[in-house]
Amino acid sequence: MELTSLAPELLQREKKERDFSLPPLPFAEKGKVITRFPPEPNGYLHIGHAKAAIIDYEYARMYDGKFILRFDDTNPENAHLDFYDAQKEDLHWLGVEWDTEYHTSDHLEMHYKLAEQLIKQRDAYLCKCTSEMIRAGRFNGKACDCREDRTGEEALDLWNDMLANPEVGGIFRLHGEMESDNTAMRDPTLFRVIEAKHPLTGDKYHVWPTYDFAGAVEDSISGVTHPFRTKEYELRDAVYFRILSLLNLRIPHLMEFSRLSIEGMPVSKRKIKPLIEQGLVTGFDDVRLPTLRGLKRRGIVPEAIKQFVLQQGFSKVESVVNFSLVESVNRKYLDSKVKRYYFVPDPVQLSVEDAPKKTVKLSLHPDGTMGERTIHTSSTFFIPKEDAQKMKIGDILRLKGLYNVKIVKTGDTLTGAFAGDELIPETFKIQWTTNDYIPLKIIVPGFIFKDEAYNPDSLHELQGYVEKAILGIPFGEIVQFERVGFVRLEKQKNDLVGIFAHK
RNA sequence: GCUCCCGUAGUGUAGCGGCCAAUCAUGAAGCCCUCUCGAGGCUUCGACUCGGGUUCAAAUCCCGACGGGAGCACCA
Repeated sequence: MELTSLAPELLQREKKERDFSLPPLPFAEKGKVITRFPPEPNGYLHIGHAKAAIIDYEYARMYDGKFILRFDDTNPENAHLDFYDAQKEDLHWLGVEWDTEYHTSDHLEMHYKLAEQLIKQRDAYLCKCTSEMIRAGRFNGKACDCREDRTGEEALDLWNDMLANPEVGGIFRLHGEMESDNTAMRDPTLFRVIEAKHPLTGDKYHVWPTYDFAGAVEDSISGVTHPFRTKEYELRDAVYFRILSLLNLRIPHLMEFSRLSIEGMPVSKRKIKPLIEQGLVTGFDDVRLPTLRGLKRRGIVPEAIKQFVLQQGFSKVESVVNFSLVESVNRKYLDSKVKRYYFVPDPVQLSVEDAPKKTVKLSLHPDGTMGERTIHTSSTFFIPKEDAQKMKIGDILRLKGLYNVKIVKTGDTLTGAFAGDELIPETFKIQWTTNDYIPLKIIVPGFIFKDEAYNPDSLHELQGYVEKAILGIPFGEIVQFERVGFVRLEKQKNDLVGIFAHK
């Protein structure tokens, strides 16, 4: 073809590399974007939180802006002291760093002032109805008498009583639109009495703002320009905007994205808690759980989570992602960074007649950049049962990195004969250990949920021998056992245990 | 039930009127490479939910149906 000589570059098919940057943000100016991640300190962070935190953080970086960590601790019954720090640890591990940090509970006095303003404007009232009555009223779109009777001056007195004395009770409602199609607008609750002791403010306050109020006010006042939340809040947007406009506060550019869910891995506490209570999982850091702690133990690295999240992008499409997507990203990340060792699952003894005593240095990584470990061999080896069973008398196998062995006897144990050092092309190469091995258990996590129910078959074990050199590496490190997979090494009650990440 | 959101290969994603006989990843199958069944390279498989309309032109805009999800808390 003429083209081949005339313009060879046209024949080169260009491979478009997709960049995993987030789409541009509407109304965003360099240096002026402020985002926020607002967890409630009521549990450990999971992959869903990671999505939100990473998007918030990445957008702030993309626009040289600012990223705020705000603890939305406005319900003292849920907030627990331990989780403030636990969540910060999780974020640090993820590699998400914030510029400012505060608690919504720091700002209650301000919230009270704004509440007072709403009352004075007659945009809110105090409701004394029972929750059943309120629910029915909202369902039918009918206002209760409180809406007219406990408003203005009347409401201000009640409000002050409520602040002074929890016994007074009542709830503070927005004067919204009881007839609205959007049920969120039917006079939502903005403040209510909760007497539980708050982890930070103790019993100083007993009137607490709801999410609708606190979220909107905090976003606005803290200067957030682009707050993101998940789709299930979409109907509450109207409430958000209404509150801010009544209060004459700046209205941020609010956006929603879909929740991230992974097939076979429940994210909600509602589903995880029973598993813990029934002892079906070890805790929130169980290796089968998509909590950041679980993922970490399983050998999923933060860089992979980040790339995975960015690959998912920012959309409202509900999706149930397959965990293989996470594994794939993780594997590619680990491949160049992790040391190689030999682990022999289900070991079978192989005795080699006339075995030359050798001292070999095996590279810790195929690219040769990570040094090597030294192994002294004798005539006794162990190889995986799965491979041993395939051997027939006369077959030649290659002890990977060592030498060839010709099988002379099969059975419960194998006998072979030394068959030369040179690598014979096409020989079956298998990993091995000498009799100077260490027994190792590898935990293999599976999907904890199957068809929406607990999967009792979700945890497997692999017993085997590992070469002694493994003792040189620190707990917590991830290695690749050749021909087996990537495994994170962990200390459990003085024992070394492996946790299987993926192939 | 009412309201809102969403609908591109098995899964996830790009595209958002002509460059689309639709991108990339994942997955599966095969080949090459490699002293790993990993990584890398190559090939193949596989999708615009359906029906109307607007337009010279629709995956892209409009309407409807169907399917999925969410909300209807004194929880975030």
